[in-house]
Formats: sequence, structure tokens, C-alpha cells
Amino acid sequence: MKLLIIEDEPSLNKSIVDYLTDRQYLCESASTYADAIEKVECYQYDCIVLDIMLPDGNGLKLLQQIKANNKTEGIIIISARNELDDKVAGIELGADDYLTKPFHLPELAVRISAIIRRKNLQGSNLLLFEEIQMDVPGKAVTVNNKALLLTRKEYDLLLYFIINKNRVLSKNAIAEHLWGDDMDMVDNHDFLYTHVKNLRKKLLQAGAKDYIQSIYGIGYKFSIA
Amino acid sequence: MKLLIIEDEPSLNKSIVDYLTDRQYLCESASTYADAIEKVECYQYDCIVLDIMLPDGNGLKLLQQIKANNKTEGIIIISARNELDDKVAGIELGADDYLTKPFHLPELAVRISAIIRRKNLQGSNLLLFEEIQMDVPGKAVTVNNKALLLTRKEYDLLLYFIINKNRVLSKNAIAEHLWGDDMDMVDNHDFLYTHVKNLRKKLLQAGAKDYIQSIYGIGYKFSIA
DNA sequence: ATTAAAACTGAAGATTTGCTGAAGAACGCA
DNA sequence: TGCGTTCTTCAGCAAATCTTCAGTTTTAAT
Repeated sequence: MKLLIIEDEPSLNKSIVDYLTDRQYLCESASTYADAIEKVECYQYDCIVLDIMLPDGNGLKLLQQIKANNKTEGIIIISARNELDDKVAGIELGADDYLTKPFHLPELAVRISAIIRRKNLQGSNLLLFEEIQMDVPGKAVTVNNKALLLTRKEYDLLLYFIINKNRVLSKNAIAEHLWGDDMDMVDNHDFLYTHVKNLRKKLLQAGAKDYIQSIYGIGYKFSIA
Repeated sequence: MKLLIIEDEPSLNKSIVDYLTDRQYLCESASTYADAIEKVECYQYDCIVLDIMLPDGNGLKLLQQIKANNKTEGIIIISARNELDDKVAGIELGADDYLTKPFHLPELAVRISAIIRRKNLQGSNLLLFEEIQMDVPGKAVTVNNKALLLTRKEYDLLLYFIINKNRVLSKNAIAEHLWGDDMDMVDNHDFLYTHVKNLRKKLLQAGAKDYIQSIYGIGYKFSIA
């Protein structure tokens, strides 16, 4: 799961990123309005944590642009206690949740997880695709009710596939989601090839059909037949 | 076993915490509504002791929110004798027990233990998992009916494993439950490694199988096979 | 059919994570 | 206070995973 942390204070930004990275999220951070708007326009995230007060532009404007961009990301606003009006405005502009500073990191983590669950799993903990079942909070995968052990990258890959089932995914989009933007994936898709190969092998061995279809020149599509 | 004591009067709070800590509970305390709601949202407890009268908000509202949060914690309400209506309302809102001030600490301890027993042990005193048997009130463990001596951390760890059997537990979740929130576990899981190692060794020596499965990059799962 | 690009594969290093035993520190009890 | 137990720290080793790479197969277009 990929997050964007928009927060200008470096130490807070770092502690948020460290904490969430430790909990298996892939985090990217932005510290200015310009930085943030660029990342939001270029990449896709599962959830965005947005500090309303930014040095070079108002966070509400940023929020508006995110929403205008027709992005479906979940958004959590953080703000100081005396910026209550901004908070209310944020919710009206379509933020999914808010948090007042100072807050505790576990609480932020709980809310992120709740938003992601709401968005991708319709409130359930289980993701189903034919004979494959993913228990997301438990990070456990079963095929025909038999446990299947996946490595972290394999798990992330399968999760991304199932959430985006029946859609053609470019290799760059997948790579971006699994490794973030600091990775040099322009002319090297060997990572992906290897992990797709390993995931396919494990799924087949577990008795699932090969739902990972290669789309020549583009990427993959996860679907039946 | 991890408890949260919500009580605004410092001396009473401290004496409750001291008494229960002495009886091997891991206690955290909150003295205000805001403080309490935050802890409840971030952490997980086995039982919550809640004083209905709080300075900055009504305890009943807090109780309602705990229940709304879909938490499964047991809850004991404490209140002054003249707040009988609140007490009744509390039970109706889903509190598991109540106590009127002033009360004796041993009585509180008895009720906490009863709630935990009801919740985790379905009313029994024994927790069973294959050849392992835990007598919770007696803090005694047997494997194939032969006594097994565990240290406190080992005992707490095994108890947490068995209560959460078949679930993937992150190292952070385990650490939080065994050491509380004041511990700096971000990049140091050596505690856990050592205690898991010692617990495994003792269980194996006693003739039990190794039910503690390591989940690479995440934590552990306690289950058969 | 030929060809060049793209995709796949197995196996090798490199890296990260987990395990271990032993030593030092803290604790509880007499 | 002193003693034995338990808890924490640490450094070296082992294992799992990730990345790299060279060689092979597949694909689409000529």
C-alpha cells in the first residue's frame, strides 16, 4: 500500500514516514505545495496524509486540486488545533478524515487502515477472487482454503492485482506501486519479471489458475480467461 | 494482560495502577476524556476500568464511543453512590460490570479477572491449545499434564499467542502488548527474539510441537502446522 | 520465415531479517 | 545488603528474500 505524506516540518515528516514504513506501507513524502501537486498528478496513492498549513500555498487549495484531478485517493487532513475552520472546510471539500496536532502515530495508522479498508474492501477484511482469498489485516492468503505463503513483494503484487482486477496495468504503474518513485525502472523490468514469475509459480502450485495475463508491450492484466 | 485505567483523581488512579501492576497486569492510565479516547483508539486492552465522572466530558459518552469503535474490550464502570442512574445507563450501553466508590481494590481485581475469564476463556479458568494447558488465575502452565515453569514475559507471550491463535501478529503488536506504549521498539526487536527463543526452547523441551511460526518481515503466528 | 524487441527462466550474488548463546544490567527476595 | 533469577543487550551466524544477470523462449511485424 502506497502513501503520500505532505508535511513541511522535516522532523514530523520523517517520523511519520519511519513509523508507517515500519508497518509495511510504501511511503513517499512532499514538503511543499509544488512538490506535492507534482507527485499527486504523476503518481497514484492509496491514501494521502495532508498537512493543511504549507509554506508555499494553502493546503485546502491542494486538496481541491486533488479532488478536481478526479483522483480517488483517500485523504486524511492534519492541522493544528486552532485551525478548526480549515478542518471543517477540508471535510466539505472531500477529505475522508482529519486529525488535530499533536497526534499519536498509532492513531494515524488506525485511520489510514480504516480508509483503505473502506475504499478497497468495502469495509470487509477479506478480498476474494475466485479460489483466492486474501485476509488483508492478517496478511494471510489462501487458495481453496489452503494457506499459501507469499513473500512481501509477492503479497503486495497479488494485492495490487486483485484490487485492480480486470484492468490492464502497465509495468511502470506496477513498479511504481511496489517500489515507489525513487526506483530506476525506466529500462529495467527484471524485478517485476522475477516476482511475477515467482507469484505465478506459487499460485499454480497451490491449485489456482493463471489469472496473470501478459499484455505484450504494456504489462499485465489480472482476470479470468 | 493489558489494562487501561480511566480515572481523573490522581491518587486513586495511582493506587489502582500500583495495585494491579503488582498483580502482574500491564497498566496504562488516562485522566481525561481526550486522553482516554486517544488511547482506546490506538491500542488494544483486555479490560478497561472507567470512572463515569470525568472533568472534560461525560464517561457515558466515552463508553458509547468505545462500543461504537467496535472494540471488544471488557469494561468496568466505577462511579459514586449517588450516580446510580449513570450506572444503569452504563450497563445498558454495554459495560460488563460496575462498582460504586468507595470500593476495595481486591474487589476490583476480582471483577477484572472475572471479565477477562469470561471474554477469553468462555467462563473457564483453563486455556487449552493442543497439548498445552494454561491455568490463567493460577498462572500455571502444563504440557501433557506436566508442569512447565515459565518466566513472566514468557508466560505473557504464550498467553497472548494462545488468545490470538491462528492470527498473524506483528512484532510491534506483540511488543505493545507486552511492554506498553512507552517502549521504543521501532528498530529493536531483540527483546522479542530472545523471549520467543526461550519460550520455544522450553515448550519443545516439555514435549510440545513448535506452534510459533515466524512470518518473515512481519512477526509470528501461533497455530498448528 | 526472419528478425528484433519483449518476456520469461533458473541460478548467482547481495541484502535484509531472524536466530543464537553469552554477557551485562536490573530486579525480586531473603 | 547480597544472592539468584529474569530481563535486556550485543555481536556473529544462519536463513529468507530481493536483485541481478545471462541465456532462452515468445511475440509481433516485416
